[in-house]
Amino acid sequence: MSDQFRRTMPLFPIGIVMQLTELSARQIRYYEENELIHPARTNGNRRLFSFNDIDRLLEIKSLIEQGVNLAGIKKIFATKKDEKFIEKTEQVSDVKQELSDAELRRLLRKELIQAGRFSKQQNGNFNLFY
DNA sequence: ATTCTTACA
DNA sequence: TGTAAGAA
Repeated sequence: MSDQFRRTMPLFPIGIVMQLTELSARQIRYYEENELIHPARTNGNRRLFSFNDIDRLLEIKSLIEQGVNLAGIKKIFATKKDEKFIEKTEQVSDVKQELSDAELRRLLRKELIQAGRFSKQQNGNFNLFY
């Protein structure tokens, strides 16, 4: 479990993250306010982002560009979390079927996102395509 | 030099 | 979301 560590380790200050993601400090801080990311803090109260945070921000950026608002992104991350839980549950319970419902829905959603077929509304409603 | 928080023509 | 101000 060493790769998990390097991925979770707080490393980069916001300036680096800005260049890596091409997001403004304002946006990055705003997303944190809305609990889409939870960067660590230094003793001097400065934010330190991990590789996971970077990836997360890139996903957020992508979704924002596709017209999804913060509420919608929250829901997407929430369901993604549920799916991970389901995957683990299935692994432990040794239920290795051909294709679980959760996985099927995950793949379907991914394809829909790529196809850019989101209903770009203001309420972040993406459930219609589930 | 960088980043943080708060506030708003 | 951008930007300015004052502090750290």
